[in-house]
Amino acid sequence: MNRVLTESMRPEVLAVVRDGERDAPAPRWTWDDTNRWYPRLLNEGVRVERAHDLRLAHAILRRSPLTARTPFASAPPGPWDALEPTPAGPPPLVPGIGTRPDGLFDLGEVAAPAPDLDVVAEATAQEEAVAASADPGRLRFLLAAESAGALVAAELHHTGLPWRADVHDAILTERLGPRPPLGQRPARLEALAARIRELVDAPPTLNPDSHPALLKALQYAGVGVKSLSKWELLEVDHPVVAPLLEYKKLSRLLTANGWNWLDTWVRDGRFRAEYVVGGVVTGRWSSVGGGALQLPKDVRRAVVADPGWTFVVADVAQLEPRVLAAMSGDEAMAAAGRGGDMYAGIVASGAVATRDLAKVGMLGAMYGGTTGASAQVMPRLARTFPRAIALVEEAARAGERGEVVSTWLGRGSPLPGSDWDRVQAGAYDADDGARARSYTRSFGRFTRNFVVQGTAAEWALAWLASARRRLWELGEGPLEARPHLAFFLHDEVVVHTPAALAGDVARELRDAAAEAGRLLFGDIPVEFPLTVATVESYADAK
DNA sequence: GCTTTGTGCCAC
DNA sequence: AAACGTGGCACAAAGC
Repeated sequence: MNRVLTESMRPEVLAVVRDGERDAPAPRWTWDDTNRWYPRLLNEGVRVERAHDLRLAHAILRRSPLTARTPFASAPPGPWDALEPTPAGPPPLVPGIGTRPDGLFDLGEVAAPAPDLDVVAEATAQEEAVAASADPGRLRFLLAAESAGALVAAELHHTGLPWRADVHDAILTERLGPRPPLGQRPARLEALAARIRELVDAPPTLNPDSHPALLKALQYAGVGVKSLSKWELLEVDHPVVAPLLEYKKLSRLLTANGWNWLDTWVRDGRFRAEYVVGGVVTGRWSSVGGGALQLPKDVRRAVVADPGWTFVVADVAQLEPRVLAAMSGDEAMAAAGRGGDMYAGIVASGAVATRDLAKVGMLGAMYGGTTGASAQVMPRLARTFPRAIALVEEAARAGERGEVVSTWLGRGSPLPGSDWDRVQAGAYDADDGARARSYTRSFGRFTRNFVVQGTAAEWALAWLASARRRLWELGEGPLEARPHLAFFLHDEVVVHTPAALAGDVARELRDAAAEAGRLLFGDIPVEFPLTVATVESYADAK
């Protein structure tokens, strides 16, 4: 059922895969890196059902506690450990120049071959490592989910997120003024800069983007702040605060998602994000270029469905606490989650008085909060939800001992950095001792969060994989003609679909969420309810 | 001159 | 002036 694609098969890969996908069940294509094969297949209209990404699987198997006692894990580093992720597409065109930074993609190929990789041997070694592991079932599931994620990421890049450049430009013009010539501030920003200088009695040469200069000017004017951060400015009463905060807000919009961003990242009505599957240590995705995972709420108005199409936007309500309830088998917390709003359920359980307290308390439990309201309600949460709180506390203690922790499916946390031993060993005097303790606690907060964030990422992979399969079945023809995933954000998806199918899409996304919960945790009473909205623009989803 | 670091803010 | 986890990105300043 596994079919390995080697470099020598590259010339006929289109025909091979197209043909193989007619089998039932379809083969699981095993390749060195999804992005070295799949983008080209997608461009030719070939979609694959299943894959095994050797690079991603290798990274997991090398570090999983489940494989710790296998030769695979103890082998010295080899070429598979040195692999970098391959981008799904070419780098963006440089605006105004129209050429690419280098010639890597000139031949229409996806990436240069990596000749020293023996994919057949690696596939065999990985299968042996899984078979010899402490829990082959979990690892097989994790590797399949990770690889399905790689397929989704390549497809997301292929289809792209619908993006109306004209709407985006209108947003920018409305808030900043018309697009200025290169090197000039937009009118609205320039006016705010002048107003700021006036209010702090600064010369026209003061650049509000220069932190030291601006901070000094503020201090001369008697604005007692030690930094320029928003939270601190909000605490002082001075006429310059309002225009300064407005300047910062608009400046952020201009530099992060202004006309330059639009020129660089939007082509032919689509924003094509470059996702990095497993790019975060916890297993979350990261992205590179375009800030795909930080699209500000106020530019989402430019994300508009094609004519006759619509978006179905779905996100999981309180994913991480639900995952914690499931993995710890905490019945009381599971009960608090029934009915849709887990934080309301926590209030109903009597543990805390308000929804806000429930929220900051749970976030503090998962992040390691030690101050304020979140720390105050911890004892009550621990009494009401003993198993859930015990799980994160144990993960924190393990981290403080410098140990590895694991997600539900077996993704291992990294060991502390090389400075761990140095810091611990150097703890001679009081200062060094305090530094060592601070470092230790910090690593405990990391492992505490790792188990929850990482397992939530596994749930999300399972959800994506199921949704991908279900959406495909809803339509006909090539991927972009069917309902398809258009955007993914940790616990949220945007599906682009013919409007008539929106109801079917919503149902399938809910069913996929239930399926993900069952596949990960079995028949336990933890629900994963979705908030679903059918909208013409992404901005209207929430 | 180029690269690295610090700051601050966006997302979850 | 951070607290309390994971990231990316842009700009200015500092470092080489």
